[in-house]
Amino acid sequence: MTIAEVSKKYGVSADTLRYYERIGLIPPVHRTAGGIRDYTDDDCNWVGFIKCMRSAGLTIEALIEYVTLYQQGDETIQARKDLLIEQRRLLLERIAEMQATVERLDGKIERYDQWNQRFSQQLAQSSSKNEQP
Amino acid sequence: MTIAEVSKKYGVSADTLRYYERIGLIPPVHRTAGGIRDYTDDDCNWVGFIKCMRSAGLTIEALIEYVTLYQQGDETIQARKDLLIEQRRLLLERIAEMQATVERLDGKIERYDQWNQRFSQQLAQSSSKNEQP
DNA sequence: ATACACCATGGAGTGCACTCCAGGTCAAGT
DNA sequence: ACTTGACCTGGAGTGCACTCCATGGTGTAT
Repeated sequence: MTIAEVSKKYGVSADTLRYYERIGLIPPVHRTAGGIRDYTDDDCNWVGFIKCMRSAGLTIEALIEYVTLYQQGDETIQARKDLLIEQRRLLLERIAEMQATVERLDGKIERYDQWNQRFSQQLAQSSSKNEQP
Repeated sequence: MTIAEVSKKYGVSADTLRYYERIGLIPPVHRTAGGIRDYTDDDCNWVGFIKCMRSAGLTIEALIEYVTLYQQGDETIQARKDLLIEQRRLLLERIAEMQATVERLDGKIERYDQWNQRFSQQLAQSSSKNEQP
């Protein structure tokens, strides 16, 4: 597959694909004799994997380390697994934090609801200032 | 409260607090006669709220709009509520995406486990290449 | 009253993660 | 062989979200 095809398939610009390869966020891509990138299925899977992990918020740093370990061969399998486990833990931590934020928003939204109720009851009577942040 | 105290309390640098105020991410903070910031409880609550929302990933853009609406008074209550509901929805969407990524990581980690099992069974026999991304 | 730590502002600087560009190479169609 | 469009590289440029800095004002303790 050409870089344009991979770009389209994964919704990642060709520039970004080259950039990812340059910084080691994906392993070197297979090339034609002329030096043009010719993504194999494995290369594509790396792109998909990295895209998924990046959009979930894994740091570039951690992913580069994973790729680096991968390229060092079978001796690093335990290290790679440990890395993934740690990143999974961080991800769950962030999910929990975001869940807490959802609940905070729920509380705020509910207070707006209550205000609306009071407002419709008091329509055309006195007006009370709404002071919630 | 002085800016230094607020900075310490919320773990946000004084520069960032001033920056947030400047771009309208928090409403203007109360000042002393001499022009020095003197955060009220309300000002502090804004800082806490914005910090929480930012670290959950809400965009600065959306939060500025929320603050802008807030400053326009009671007429914007419905709009503010709608904004929060929409942001809540986006947050849940991202949580779901991250949850899917956790599951993808689980699958990968499990495959590393299986490889380790095979490896310890085959110890000192043949070596098989590990090809998972 | 003066020293000195803290605070103010406007503007410049930083690091990240791309994104764009110039100048040149490659390859598919005619 | 030639045109044309996609691709190559190295390097410069961009936008965001801060972060730092120079210069000058504030306010409290001695």
